[in-house]
Amino acid sequence: MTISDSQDGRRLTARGARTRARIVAAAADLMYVQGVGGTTLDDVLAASGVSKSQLYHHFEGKDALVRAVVDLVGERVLDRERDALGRVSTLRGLRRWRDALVRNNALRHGAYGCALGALASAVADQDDLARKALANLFTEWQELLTDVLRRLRDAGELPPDASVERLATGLMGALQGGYLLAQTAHDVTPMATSLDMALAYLESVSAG
Amino acid sequence: MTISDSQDGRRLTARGARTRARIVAAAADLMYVQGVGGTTLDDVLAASGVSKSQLYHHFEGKDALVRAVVDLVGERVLDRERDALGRVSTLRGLRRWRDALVRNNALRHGAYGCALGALASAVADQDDLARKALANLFTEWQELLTDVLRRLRDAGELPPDASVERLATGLMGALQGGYLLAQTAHDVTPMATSLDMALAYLESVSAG
DNA sequence: ACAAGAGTGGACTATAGAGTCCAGTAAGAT
DNA sequence: ATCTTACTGGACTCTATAGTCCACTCTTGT
Repeated sequence: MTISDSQDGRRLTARGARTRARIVAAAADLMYVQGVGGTTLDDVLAASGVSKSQLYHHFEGKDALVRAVVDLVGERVLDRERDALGRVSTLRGLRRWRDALVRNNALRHGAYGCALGALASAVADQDDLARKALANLFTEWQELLTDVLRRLRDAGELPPDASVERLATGLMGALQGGYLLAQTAHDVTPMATSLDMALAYLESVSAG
Repeated sequence: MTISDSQDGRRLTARGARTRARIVAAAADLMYVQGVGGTTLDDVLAASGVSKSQLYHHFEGKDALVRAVVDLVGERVLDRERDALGRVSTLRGLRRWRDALVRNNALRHGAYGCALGALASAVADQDDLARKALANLFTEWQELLTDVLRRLRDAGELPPDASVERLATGLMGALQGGYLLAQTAHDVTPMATSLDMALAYLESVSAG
């Protein structure tokens, strides 16, 4: 049985797929800590224990690798968020979601920020393909929030005329802005405060 | 407190100061569009019409130049914001501030994001000195917002027990997150929506 | 006026890092 | 069984870019 490569028409063996995955995973981890520009291909090779020809066998160049990293990180984040948000249908559940994100970010004192947000800021204006992929990932993430808010609305925790899409955008904005401020301050507080204000607004809408 | 080398004991003639300023201004403009990593020293030399020895006469290296860029961009943004926020004392004034930022960002369809936020994301985890400078700049910016909110509170547009510092953090978070989402989507809408939600919260606090 | 040091020009070096090549091995198709 | 192609290893090239050097010219203080 052959696994077809999603990129081009080439075949992809199980071994090849494993190598490719190791490369992307190593690149993603390095780029989260060192940044995209601060991570060299040699860094990636050393971390993944793979040779140069293997990297160039699987990717056209650094840009293609970065795009694969965007895909992987997007998948990781969305998996995590689907898990965290998939069954949330109360304001209390949303507050627990906030707590988990804040607690997790506090482990690093805010450093490195949001895996997706950092990538977005690094590549948005340099690689249009990657930018579009990231825009889609943000949209998907936001839709998870929209779904939660819709459930809140259906349960009467939000008024029937609440614009769940706009509220989800506001929530995502507060989250991303909070990540950035925390990353700059090396202190998770502004992220917590920023999210709290967004959640407080939901409460005020719910009460009104 | 500045992180530039303008006060390292060496004298600085008027001519030298002009050259130095030209270098930093060119670097700031290039880095806003191409990113920090995507801008080479040769780019900066070409854009400023200056020779390599001049650059190295005024800066120890690229890191020092980036720190000077942080200072300059910070000054520009804070000057603009002092001007925009200095006399605002009503919610309506704050909404006009929002309109101006959104209108300005719409000119580029969100591209490049916030000059300060983009620098922060690029530099925060690579250069601790620059990170601290950026953290201070964000704090100053936020204080301008705190002052506005304090005036709103004094005028009765916010309740006496409103936590103006926390509200300012939320406002700044919404702004920065909005910038990032707009930059990724190449569409100013999420920035407008994000800010609108923060302002709507202020209104709800004011009404409550 | 003139010494000292700030400022300038641009050729030069060093090297990190992207990207190439080719010889060889594993693995799926028939 | 063997043919084809995916896959691997690592030495190699090439170039972009950071950083050096030195000879020269302004500016300023005394």
